[in-house]
Amino acid sequence: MSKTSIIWFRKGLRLHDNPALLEAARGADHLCPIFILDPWFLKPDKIGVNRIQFLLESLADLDASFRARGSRLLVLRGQPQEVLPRLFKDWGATHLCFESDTEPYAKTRDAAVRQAAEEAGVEVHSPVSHTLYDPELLLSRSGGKPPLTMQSFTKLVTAVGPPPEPAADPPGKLPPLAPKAAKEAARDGGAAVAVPLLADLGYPPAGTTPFKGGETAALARMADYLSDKAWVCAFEKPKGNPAAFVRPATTVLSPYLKFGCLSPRLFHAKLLQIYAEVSGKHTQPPVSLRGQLLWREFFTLCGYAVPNFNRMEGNPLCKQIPWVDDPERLRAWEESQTGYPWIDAIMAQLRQQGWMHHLARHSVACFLTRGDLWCSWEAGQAVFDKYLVDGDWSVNAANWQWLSASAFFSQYFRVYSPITFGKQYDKNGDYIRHFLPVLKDMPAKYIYEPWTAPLSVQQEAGCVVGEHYPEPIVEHQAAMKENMARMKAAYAAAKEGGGAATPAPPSSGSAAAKRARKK
DNA sequence: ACTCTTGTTGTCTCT
DNA sequence: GAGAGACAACAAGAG
Repeated sequence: MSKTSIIWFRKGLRLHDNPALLEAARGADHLCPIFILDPWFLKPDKIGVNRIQFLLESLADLDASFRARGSRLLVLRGQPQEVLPRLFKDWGATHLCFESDTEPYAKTRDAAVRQAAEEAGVEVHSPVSHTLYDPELLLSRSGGKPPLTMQSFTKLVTAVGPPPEPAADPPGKLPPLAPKAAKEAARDGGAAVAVPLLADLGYPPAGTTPFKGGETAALARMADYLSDKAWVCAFEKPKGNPAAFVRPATTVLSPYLKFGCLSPRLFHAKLLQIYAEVSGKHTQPPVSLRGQLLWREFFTLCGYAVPNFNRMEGNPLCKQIPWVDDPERLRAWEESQTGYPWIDAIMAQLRQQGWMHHLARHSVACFLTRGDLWCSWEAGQAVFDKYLVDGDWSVNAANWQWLSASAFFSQYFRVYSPITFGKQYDKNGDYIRHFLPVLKDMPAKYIYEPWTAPLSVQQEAGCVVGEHYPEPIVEHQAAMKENMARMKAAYAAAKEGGGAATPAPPSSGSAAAKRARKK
């Protein structure tokens, strides 16, 4: 009996540590590597050009790797639930392999695809390789409820034991496409299944991020950062400099992990190797480099186990807080028009590069929500999701809840100052000068608070507040004080109500969701 | 049931 | 310039 496999890429855009690919290729006569451009993910108003560019670069790199092995990647369009059943039939597929994905949209999509495969007599394999651990395993080992602190999460993974070793590399030669697939690929000179251009998808011709997508870039970047073993062992996330932009203070491997250009298990194994090699001490989770992988793991587990994790309502973990919908404030924040240079520079870096340091994200997230503007964290989450090249559904939702003191973190009286926080790291304001050129000639003394500069100084710097750059959108001290009182009231109301949240509507029927809902 | 400790990453003032 | 305490005071998890 002949075996014709489809290896369906979604995340996991790599050849290394790819158990789904290995399973698809094993003993196969034909192997059809595909990626389906799902209109769900291609909305220019919701998902920015930088992340799509990163995706297309990753697909091009993947295609090149397949071509080097006598195959190629076919990029198709449409809803996977509709495209795949056609392929089962047209290509005579016997096997479908794809990496497991625990996000809600993916779960629904994959369940439908799985059912269609079953009806078509196609065997499905869906191994875990996006995370170190299988979230379902972690959840069952923690009694059906996810841990709510990093400490208890770390304890959990320690008890579970080391994650699986990375899978073997694929063979240097892979099975050819199924004949019908090859024929489809050759049609119109191959244009129909080639990696498209941004413009083909309704995007501008090019993005502005300096980060290049793909497995090749991912492995090179990892090698670069891991080559400094002393740096790896001394890594302490909270001590990083959020204003560093020539060489960021962290690895910027997050976009590669998001798309699966880099295997977390490979990265993890390399870290353990370095820790073992280097005599002497190395930092520990949560602050260590390994700890950063565990954060991702922790938040992915929460996203898997907690219903409505990306929303306030119906999210049993999330404190219910009466945020005010204020489109003007939100727009000012998104477009670097708050009048606070530190905040506006960070948001400019976000729009330009699709990445900023973790602490910079803290600053702007706190500012938008409980710190200054009192806008909903969900609105901030959507803006981050639009611009970040590393935008990850679970991690984004978790961090916004953290920073808005809606879940995980509750010391709402600790508020980041939009003036002094950045100053600690960058007294001269080089970061602001770089990302907000309008302020490039403002003296260091005033660059974090340009409205305090004498008019003559503003004129000299070519930046008059109210003319070339906005007045502060709120007075920080007053806004903070008012918001703290609101937080106090919201917390008290939550206690009064006998819990942190309203009951969850039955939106998910999965066993995991049911378990998580149980109090 | 209860207390106590701790929590990746605050700010301001005073010494 | 580093360190300590005030600010006003949360909640999960350990014991």
